[in-house]
Amino acid sequence: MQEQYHPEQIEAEVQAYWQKNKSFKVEEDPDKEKFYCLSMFPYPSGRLHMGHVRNYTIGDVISRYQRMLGKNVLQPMGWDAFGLPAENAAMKNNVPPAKWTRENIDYMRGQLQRLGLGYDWDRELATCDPEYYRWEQWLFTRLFKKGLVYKKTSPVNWCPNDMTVLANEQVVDGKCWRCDTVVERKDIPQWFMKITDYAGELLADLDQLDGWPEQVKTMQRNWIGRSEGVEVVFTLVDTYEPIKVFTTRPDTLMGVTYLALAPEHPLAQRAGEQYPNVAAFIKECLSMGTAEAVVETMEKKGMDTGYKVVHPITGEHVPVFIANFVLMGYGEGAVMSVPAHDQRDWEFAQKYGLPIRQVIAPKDGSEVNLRQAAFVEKGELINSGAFDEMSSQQAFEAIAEVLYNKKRGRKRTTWRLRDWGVSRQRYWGAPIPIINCNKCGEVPVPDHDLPVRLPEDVSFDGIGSPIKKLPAFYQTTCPKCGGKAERETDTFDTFMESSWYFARYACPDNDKAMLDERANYWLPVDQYIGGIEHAILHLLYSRFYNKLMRDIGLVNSDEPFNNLLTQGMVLKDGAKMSKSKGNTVDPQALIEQYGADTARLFIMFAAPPEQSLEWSDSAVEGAFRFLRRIWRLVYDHVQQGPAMSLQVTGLNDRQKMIRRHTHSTIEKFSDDVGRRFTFNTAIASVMELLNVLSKADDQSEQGRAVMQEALETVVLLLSPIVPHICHALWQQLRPEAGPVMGMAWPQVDKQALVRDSIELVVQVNGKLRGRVSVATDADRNEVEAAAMADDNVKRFIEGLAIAKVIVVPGKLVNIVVK
RNA sequence: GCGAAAGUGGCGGAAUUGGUAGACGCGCUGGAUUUAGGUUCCAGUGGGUAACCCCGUGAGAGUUCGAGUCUCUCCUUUCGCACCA
Repeated sequence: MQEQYHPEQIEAEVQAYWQKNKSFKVEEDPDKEKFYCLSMFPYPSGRLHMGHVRNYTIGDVISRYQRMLGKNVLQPMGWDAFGLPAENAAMKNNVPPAKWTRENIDYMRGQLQRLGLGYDWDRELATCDPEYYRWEQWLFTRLFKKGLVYKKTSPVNWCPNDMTVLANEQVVDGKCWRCDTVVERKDIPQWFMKITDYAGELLADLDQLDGWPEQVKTMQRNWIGRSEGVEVVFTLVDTYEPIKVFTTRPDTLMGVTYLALAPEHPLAQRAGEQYPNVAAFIKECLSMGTAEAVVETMEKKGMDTGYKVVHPITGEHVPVFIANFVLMGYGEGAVMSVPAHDQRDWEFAQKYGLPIRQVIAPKDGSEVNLRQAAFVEKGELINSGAFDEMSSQQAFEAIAEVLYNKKRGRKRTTWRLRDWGVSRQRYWGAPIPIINCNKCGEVPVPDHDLPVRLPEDVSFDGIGSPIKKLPAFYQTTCPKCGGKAERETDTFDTFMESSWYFARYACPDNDKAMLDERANYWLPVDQYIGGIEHAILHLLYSRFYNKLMRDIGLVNSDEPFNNLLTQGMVLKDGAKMSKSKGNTVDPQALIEQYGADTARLFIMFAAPPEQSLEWSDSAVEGAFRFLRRIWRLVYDHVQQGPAMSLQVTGLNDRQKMIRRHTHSTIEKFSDDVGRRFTFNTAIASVMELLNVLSKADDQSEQGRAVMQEALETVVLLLSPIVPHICHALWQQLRPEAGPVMGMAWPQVDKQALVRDSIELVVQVNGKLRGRVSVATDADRNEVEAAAMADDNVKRFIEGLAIAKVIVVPGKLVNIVVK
């Protein structure tokens, strides 16, 4: 054994060993309990960043731990390979997106291997491979036939100068990121998936996801946003044309003083045709991106259309405004406004001098000051004619009933969730497998013509998608009538690929079907790990896709991910590491300097996985120092020759103490890694054990046997986290036993944990005043007596009446005095 | 704007079920070894105080024998908001 720890040498040898033996290749084995551990696959941006290192180390630690528990562990890896950055890189470097992407994949694969991550590389997939995306095209044509996809117009960010569609990311302060032109909202026809058909199930099934963080489930619930309300029909004065609105507060209907329309609403458009100032206002409203965060934070503006509508109950005429914050995609694109009881309506009314009419009063009879703010809580109705004195709840029902009887409304459940727009006007994505025929309309590409391959050898000038200018791609014949027809040239949203990759890993080699029986062996994923930023979109779309695949008979499970671990960001100087901020730390440099084990250890020790992690160069140094200490301790031990076998009955107190530490560390470490995922505290417990072992200095036969057991334990426990050094150390400690990754997880010897006495804390009135040692089996009276007998405690209770004594077994005694 | 979280020494963090605040690591201080520097080892390290003790978990209130942990109000920061992935 070498005296010094040389990570670069050890890591190269161990990784070569894993590769040669295909140590992480797995197959279905019905006799073994399976464990599918999945980390979110990366976008191949060029190089790994620290967020990847963190994500994949967590996944690898869990996988290796589960393998040592005897499970049949699948841990795959692949590439989320379509997306916008490849197009940007193509323009910048004049290289086709396909070439750029594949070169990145090759480089990053090497980086992952250098980190010692135990993937079954035989299952690797890249979403830009036609053999992958053909199945998503296939599924789309099935859903087309089932009526779960449809086309409608929907707004995009449009740069009128570049004549191109922009992603939200490419809109900066309402302007195009390249040419600074003010961005417009423009309606174009796009494909949608009917995720709203599954809204109810997506909501209800969250309740069965016990292994998901509560916070993520809450965010999804709010995103889906089921709400019970009433659809109310107002009618235009004179023409009686219906204008529908949806409200969750029908109890405030009698307080409506105006209606607000989205700028795209047909009635708004009509007003625009009549009045130039309205037209100008609509144009102003549309000079803005589509991002909701922008729409909701900008200054609220409105414009009177001149139209009036009839209130469905009072018959009163109320004005109709256009408002820049009302979204056409929501509900009916029109809302009824009750300034007295909705804060946004209140502010709008203040600004435009609209009446504020109170119709709800607090139940406790207190006064409401509507000059300061709206009263938004529920209460009791006033100024509401026949509904006066009803509670908000009673009025909800009563008003809904009156509206229903007058055919002016009905109760309705609405969802905040909108259908999923999957069309992108971009090149680097999976082609949408639809053919447009003048005679037959939209025709799905037949199975035998799949995949619709994306031409990869294209020149990319950045002005629109190359395939939109490539007749060889879009000119085709109609599968139905055989006449001339054109292919859809839009591509899929990249969320389409990332919504089912977890299933394809089970059978990536199947060229006859999307999935096969192997998917049902491995699914659902037992542990999914990825960034918290994916808490809503990616995870919701994947849940949706799983249900689509289930309903088409491809998988059995209702949900794709049984347990979810959402990992926090990696920060430096308090900010997210990013190129634009210039605060990145390159994992490659870290690995080259200290080795993969140090990188892994640091990142697992620095913070619990769900929290954000602050980068620290000196803490990396500390992690490296710790590994060197272990190496040194094992070296010193091994140099003395083989240890004798352990005789647990004849140990002295000091040897017993060390064994107790060893086994309590096994207990804590297993719980921290297996249940809590607090790898930082698990590592800390081994550091504590190592501190004890460093001071041991017992060269007796049994002393060395106790040390042998302790060092074996340290190596076994740490092996999922720092697998290379542990592989090497295990060879030294137990040369005959075979590689450490094949060992069983260490077991706690409960006998080793037993102790004769324990220390209790004594408080007087909740303040720490002393510590006493009592027998482990001491009863309450003995504990109380020992506490009272403590000298310092006596000082604080002397001459005072003891009101009561609280004894928390094994922990503390609190003496309450007056 | 809406939704979800987080706030503890000089720093990263620990305290798992309401029960010893600061485990473990970094940094710092002193010492030993070696010495060119580093490495390694030992001791100390929340603030105040000579000590006994007192104070202390973003701010303020509350519940409790006991609150970092529970409740309320407020402040700050982070994530998401449907075309970044």
